Amino acid sequence: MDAFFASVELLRYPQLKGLPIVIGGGRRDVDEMLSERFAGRALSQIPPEAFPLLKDYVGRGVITTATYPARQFGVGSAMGMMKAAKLCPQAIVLPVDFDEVRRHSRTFKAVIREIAPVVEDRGIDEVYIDFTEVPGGQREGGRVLARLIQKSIQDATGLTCSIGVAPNKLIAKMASEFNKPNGISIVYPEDVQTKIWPLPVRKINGIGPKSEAKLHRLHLHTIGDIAAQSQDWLVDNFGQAYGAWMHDAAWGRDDRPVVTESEPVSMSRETTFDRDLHAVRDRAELGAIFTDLCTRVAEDLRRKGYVGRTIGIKLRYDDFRTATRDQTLDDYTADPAVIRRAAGLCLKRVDLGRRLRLLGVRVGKLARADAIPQTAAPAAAEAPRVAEFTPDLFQPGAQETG
DNA sequence: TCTGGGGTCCTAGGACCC
DNA sequence: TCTGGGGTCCTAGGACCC
Repeated sequence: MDAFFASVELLRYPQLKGLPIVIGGGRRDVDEMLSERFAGRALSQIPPEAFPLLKDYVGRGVITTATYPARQFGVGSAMGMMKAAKLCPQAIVLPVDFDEVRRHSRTFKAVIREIAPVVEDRGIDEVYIDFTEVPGGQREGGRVLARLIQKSIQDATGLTCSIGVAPNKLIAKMASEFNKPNGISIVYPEDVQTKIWPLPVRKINGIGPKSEAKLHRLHLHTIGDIAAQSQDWLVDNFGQAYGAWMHDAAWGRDDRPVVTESEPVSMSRETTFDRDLHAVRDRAELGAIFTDLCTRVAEDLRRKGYVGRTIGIKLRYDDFRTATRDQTLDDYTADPAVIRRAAGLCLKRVDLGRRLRLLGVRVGKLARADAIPQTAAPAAAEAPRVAEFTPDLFQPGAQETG
């Protein structure tokens, strides 16, 4: 989907079309603020000047999505808001409306599945589609089917998407970016040398900032540069698995199937604080946040029907270093009190002397709740008893080691 | 005024077992 | 002057993706 989160906002505020907008960070309710100020007026009638601007933003958020006009200023996904504000102070900032985004996500995926049932979920705004068995899926190299999908999504949601059609997922993903927004691009196997090799290495899905930097140190800048190396040389420099994969990727080889079903591996909740907190000085505040994270991850598990056996914590220090600790229990659980207790023990194994900027709680080794025989069956209707938790951690001595 | 939140997968060492 | 060879599970960290 093209600039998905921002495009969803433009459905509600069409008067902002063509303006630089960034989505992210926000904690305040813009709709509420605006409808108070403009009581009785439709949201689409509120003048653009009334919207909050990036230059007035305060906080630690990053940009989730920027509209194409905002991208002209060098603003993009994952950039800190404060940095973006320097590049484009006049951009409008809107918080993410997750409910609305999820609703449109479900809609566009359902539209696709009606047309081509073999679909792999790749997050909220992206899918892989297998055209192989779809009647007419090969016409004009897939362009006819791609156009049908595009139009059907547009009719159902008012949103545009970009589609890449290729012999495999790796190339299709790259192709999908050739004609953004609202584009279709077909890449045939014989196009790899002309269309793929000139691209920077970072365009390969699986080569991130670290590998890019290492490739640059080795004087490799384009995908063609990688393809020109022997597999042995790549294995020597990047390891057996990654080096061999990189060689295949550079030659456009990828035999991964489109996977239509998958089970979650873990569920987690984490939060970055408005200001860095200290385990001792801010212990009550941290304790409350910690309990809340445990409660929310437990709610997520129950709502989705899962239990887990590995309980873990994550924290990020003021210097941005990250530490994780986890512990595997004998029994599966989705009980907030059990999670809180195990996570509390994990917390005692980590250095709490430094200021923290983030705290997270994770439950892994998941299984479907209905597939696990419940030994000490907790009543199905039992509500999380939050009151029973005491913020007993984050106190002096909690950071003892050894 | 740096740098979100939710995930997956991989690696590597140690424990433990046969 | 020797000290196996696999396999699985657990844990911590890191790369990467949307």
